[in-house]
Amino acid sequence: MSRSRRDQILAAALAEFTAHGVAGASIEDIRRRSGASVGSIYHHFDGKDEIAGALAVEGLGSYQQGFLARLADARSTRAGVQDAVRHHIGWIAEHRDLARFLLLGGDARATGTTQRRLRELNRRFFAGVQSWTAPRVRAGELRDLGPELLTALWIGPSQELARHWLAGRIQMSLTDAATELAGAAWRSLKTGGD
Amino acid sequence: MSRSRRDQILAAALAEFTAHGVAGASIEDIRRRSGASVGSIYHHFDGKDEIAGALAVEGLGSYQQGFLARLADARSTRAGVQDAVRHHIGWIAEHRDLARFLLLGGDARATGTTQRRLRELNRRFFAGVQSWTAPRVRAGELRDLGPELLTALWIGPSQELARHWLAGRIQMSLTDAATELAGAAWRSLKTGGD
Amino acid sequence: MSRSRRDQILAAALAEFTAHGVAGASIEDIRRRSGASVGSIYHHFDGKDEIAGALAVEGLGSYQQGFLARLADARSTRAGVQDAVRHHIGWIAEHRDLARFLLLGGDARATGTTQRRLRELNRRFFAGVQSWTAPRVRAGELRDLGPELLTALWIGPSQELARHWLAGRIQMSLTDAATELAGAAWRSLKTGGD
Amino acid sequence: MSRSRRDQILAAALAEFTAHGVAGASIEDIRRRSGASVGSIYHHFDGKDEIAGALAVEGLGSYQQGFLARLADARSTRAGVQDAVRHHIGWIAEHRDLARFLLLGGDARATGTTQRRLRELNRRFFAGVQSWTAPRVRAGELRDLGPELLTALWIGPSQELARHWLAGRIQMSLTDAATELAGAAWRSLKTGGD
DNA sequence: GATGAATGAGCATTCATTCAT
DNA sequence: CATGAATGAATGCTCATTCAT
Repeated sequence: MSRSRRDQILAAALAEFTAHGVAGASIEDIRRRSGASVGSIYHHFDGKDEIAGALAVEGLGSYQQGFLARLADARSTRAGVQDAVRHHIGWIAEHRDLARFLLLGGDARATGTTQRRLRELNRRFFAGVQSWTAPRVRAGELRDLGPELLTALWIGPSQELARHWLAGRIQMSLTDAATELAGAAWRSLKTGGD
Repeated sequence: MSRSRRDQILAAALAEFTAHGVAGASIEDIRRRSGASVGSIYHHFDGKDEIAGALAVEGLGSYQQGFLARLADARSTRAGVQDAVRHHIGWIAEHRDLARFLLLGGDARATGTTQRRLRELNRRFFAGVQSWTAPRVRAGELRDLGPELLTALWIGPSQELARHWLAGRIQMSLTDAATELAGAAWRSLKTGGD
Repeated sequence: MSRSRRDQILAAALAEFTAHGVAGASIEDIRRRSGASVGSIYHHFDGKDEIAGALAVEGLGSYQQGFLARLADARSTRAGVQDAVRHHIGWIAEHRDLARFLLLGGDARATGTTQRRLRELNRRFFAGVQSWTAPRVRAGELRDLGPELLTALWIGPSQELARHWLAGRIQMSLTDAATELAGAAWRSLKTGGD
Repeated sequence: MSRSRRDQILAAALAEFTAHGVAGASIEDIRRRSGASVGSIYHHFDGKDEIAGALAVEGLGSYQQGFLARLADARSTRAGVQDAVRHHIGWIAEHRDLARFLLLGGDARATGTTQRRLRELNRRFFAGVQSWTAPRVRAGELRDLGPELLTALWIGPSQELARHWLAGRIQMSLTDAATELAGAAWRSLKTGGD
């Protein structure tokens, strides 16, 4: 089945951004890989930054949606914390190029509309996370760390490992590490311990 | 005291890379800020990528040297783990621009000689870390996680927090978080717990 | 009638190459003379060398085609040898700039695709010449010299004279010399004599 | 024995000019190959064109001197014509790089002092040749062709063959062809025949 | 929706040349 | 005589973007 021109362009752009970075990829590269004409690309998108923006928004949204879904479905606080970690790892393993694009600086230089949309996505996401963690902090199940530290301890190790993995510096299977990372996250966030 | 032309160029390049990214900074920008001529820049470096490479090698070396020094000076395993985290946070807070350059994609696209030199630095660094952790793993003080997971749990949360901080998405003081991050790192790496 | 952009660029390039040599002519010169934009030049050609290559291929092809046509039309061996010389002189006098470009080092530094195309042209040309001379050598009309010496004796004097003429070192009319050169060629190639 | 700096520079320049053409060779290339410093090169020569000029003058002088010497030593008109051809071929085979430099466009773009010196060399050379041929034309030994045609017939075939040989387009030994070329030259220049 | 020729500002890089040491 | 850091104009080339068809 032939995808729409728009999707062909997005796929080609993702591949080029992955290979050479957003700044290093030219419209000409995307044109060649997608099979579309220059004019057609500009018909569908306002320019290179808009393409990068569309990929970032789409990717981030997909990731965050899954993250919140895991929290909503979790039977316990512990399960929520651990399932979110497993989602993080799983999503990255499943969307390698998109993850590489997002994690390795793809969204860093967003501007204009894209930046606004990313901010809005993040705002809602953190609000959603907060509304799940806050009552559990009050209930004494999770440590009272503030949102920044909490997410750093929760996701930081997975993020760090994934970054090395995406950069090709690690041979081990990401999913093999998921259990350990999930366990560590719970140990860092739960109350008690020393 | 007037630094050497070479250092003036490096300093100017770092500032420009920080402000616009490596790809977004032009030689003309570096020339203007450094006060050197185009020809002089090319006399000292083979091109923009080489300048970026010199900064990456120099920065990474400085960071790693401090990290290993903290381990060497530590009176106990716990102190070593926690001091290393404090070094991580401290180095980033002290070398904001260099850290931003390194953490936000500066070294991701290294090629050729630069890549080789970075790999060599990393090889030696991880060997140094291993020679400190391995006996402590055997002594039952540190969990047996393998080098990748170990560093991810050790440094991941600090790295994640620092990244947000460097990107300006966090208001809190990094150093305020250091104690908490150091404690969390110890809790993740030490044996025992549930 | 307005020629195509491509032809305008080729004509301008030939004029500039003639005046300053390929290395001495800048794209800016070609741009100014052709009326095209830099981008347009690079849209039609891969670079300055490709333009030079296109001129060389086109020029050489035109020359060789005429040469072979004279041989094909010749009523006798003698007429063929002499008409070919007259074509040589005539073509150079008629396409001064193109001849200057080809004879004074234009094709010497061809690379890549251009070189391949020139080689192919030469291969076919010499095959064509051979298929005309070989039977006449066997019939005892032409001396048995081998292809290299044969063409050197046939065309060498005309080529040498033309080179001086194109370089402006000779005042005499080229065409006035044609009869003498044609006669000399026949005397050098025919069998008999001492 | 270590040659003088000046000679080292000339030798390096000739090699670079041969490989990349005068325009394509940079002072930096010559510096690297010669082992001299930029400053030293400019101490000995006024610039790249002066180096090329020195090579051209030196090479042309050497060639012409030998040519005239052969004429002076010749026992007969026939021997003079043929020995000159043998000298032409021999000199080229012996000074490949210098010949390549001179024949393949090296002297074409000479300017200023160099051009004046080359003109002077050529003036004296042609006067010398004339003073040898003129009486022999008057004596009815050589055809009355005028100086341009005479040299074209005399040297043209050798020049043409040499050019192909220097460009690597011919496998045969140049010196093997010398006898045939010498014979052909005599047949073209001598009186009599049809 | 699609095409590709055309545009021209902008950029990295080269290079001959100078000059203080 | 030799050195090599410094200069800056010149150049080839890229690239995002427009627009007529």
